[in-house]
Amino acid sequence: MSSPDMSSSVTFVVVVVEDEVCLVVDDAVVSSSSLPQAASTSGATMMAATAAFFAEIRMDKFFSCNSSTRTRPSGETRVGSAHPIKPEGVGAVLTAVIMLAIVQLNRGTIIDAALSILNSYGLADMTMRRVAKQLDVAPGALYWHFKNKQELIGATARRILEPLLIQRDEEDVEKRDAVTTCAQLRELMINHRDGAEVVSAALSDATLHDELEALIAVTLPTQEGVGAFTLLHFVIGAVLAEQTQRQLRELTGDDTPTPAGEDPAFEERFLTGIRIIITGLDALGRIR
Amino acid sequence: MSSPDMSSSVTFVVVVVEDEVCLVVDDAVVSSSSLPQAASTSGATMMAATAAFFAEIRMDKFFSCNSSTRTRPSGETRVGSAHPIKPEGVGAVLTAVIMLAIVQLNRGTIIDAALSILNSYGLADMTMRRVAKQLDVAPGALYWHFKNKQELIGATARRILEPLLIQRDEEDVEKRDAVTTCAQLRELMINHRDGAEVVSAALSDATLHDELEALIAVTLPTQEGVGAFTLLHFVIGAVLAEQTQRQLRELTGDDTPTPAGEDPAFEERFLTGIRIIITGLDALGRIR
DNA sequence: ACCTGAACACCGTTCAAGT
DNA sequence: ACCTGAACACCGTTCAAGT
Repeated sequence: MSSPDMSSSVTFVVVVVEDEVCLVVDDAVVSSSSLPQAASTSGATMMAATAAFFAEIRMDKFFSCNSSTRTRPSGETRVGSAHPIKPEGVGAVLTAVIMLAIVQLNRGTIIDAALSILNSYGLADMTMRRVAKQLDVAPGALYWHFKNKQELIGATARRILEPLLIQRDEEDVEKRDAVTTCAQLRELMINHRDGAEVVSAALSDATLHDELEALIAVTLPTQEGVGAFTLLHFVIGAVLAEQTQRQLRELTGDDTPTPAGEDPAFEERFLTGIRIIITGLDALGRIR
Repeated sequence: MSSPDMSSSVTFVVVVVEDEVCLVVDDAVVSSSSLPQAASTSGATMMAATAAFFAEIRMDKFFSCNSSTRTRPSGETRVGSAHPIKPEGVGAVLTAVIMLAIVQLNRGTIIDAALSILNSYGLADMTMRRVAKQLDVAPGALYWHFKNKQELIGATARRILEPLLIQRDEEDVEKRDAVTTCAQLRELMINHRDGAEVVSAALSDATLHDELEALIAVTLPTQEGVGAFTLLHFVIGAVLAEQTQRQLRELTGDDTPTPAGEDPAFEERFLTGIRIIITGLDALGRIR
């Protein structure tokens, strides 16, 4: 996979500075500093696109250069003292080029970006404009892939809950119990900053709501929906409260006796609540 | 209460056009079309202010005029063919003047305005700027009375839940039960558009959260907090779901068999959930 | 088909300056 | 003490125009 012989077509220069990579086409910077985003794209689509792309690359157009040619905010990025890529660097450069030039915007990458902003800055900062900026595209570009922000939030919630949602198609129904399902639901939301808020906001999508309810319903002895409904809304409400309270503590710099973050009181309260509901469900089920 | 004899000081013209009232001072329109808002101010403070105000009014400066002098968007409101107020109109005009000139901005009137926008247009439209506009003040004025929007939302939630919250200071503790308390909590939120969303957003205020939890806790046999926590978060989650689903139905113009709005399925599901939790709480309480 | 540029109609918040 | 005017740094969404 080193320096293939190909026909001309695309001509560009790759600027490699420290761990940052820019692609320059016709003297215009196409993309920069969005590497972490592009890197999280699914490998399957990337491999498919790679083949088609390689047919058009002219390797002798690649140059690396020193940090004096780093892109300036002003915009005039010119490659100064560029020199040909050393043979051992070709692999890395090709990877970078593929990431920058091939991976076009799609729902997956947008959700990736949204999720990374969510975890770094919270839901309030998960705006369409900031997601677009992270992907180095115009805000309007997102609206080709998502009808509106609500739809992006919904997709983000699905991504967060994915490990749980795919269980719908798995075999081992019947041997799942409500406590672990609810605990997993909590775990998935807690994994992300403002996770419960995102899921709560996405719950206006009746499909997601019913999917989650059904997932809980199969764990209950009687398939009645009210039990699942009760559990679901307690879980989300409880985690919502847990996360806002945790954030408040961090903000006020509360030096509680348990500064290690994983205050077990929340989990215990949560599990007790779940058990209360299941016990009640059980008791009422026997009466009828 | 007709044409009192007073010393000069304030000079203005009241323009009465149909059911709209404007107050003109030094040829500048002070206020218009914000009457419904001012009208909802508490009568007590208004009466107190009235006495002080009347000492400064010169009745012979009041004029009414026809619709040709209605305020234009352009701004140049001049009183054209004005004629003195007829004796039988003095009462109404005085009331209008008091409403427009006396009642200065305060937390109560701001909450009134916020609540009226909430019910008419929903939480998304309950912006600081729109609340200010409804009160005919600059957006910045609100920040004298509230630290930020979050605080206004909190105050609005308290107003919504007021009938429940004041029960804290009442005698008949012990003879309240959890079901009616939770049912009342639901009722209060349902009374307002997006009521549950407002309360949910305000719940990050730990004081309100604990107040509500305590209110439910006293209705439970064992004063354990987990039961109240479980009930509280189920109630809010359930009503949240109920209201978003109701709004979705209205939006899609769903011609369900029960178009009269009061679909009893929601209430029943809600009550069943409450009973499940209480039963479970009861069963677990006995074991220990 | 997919994206940019630029606009539209908004936001929450701050703060000097007025009264 | 209480409010205005005007600014600041943003929003979500749309849409002609480009490729």
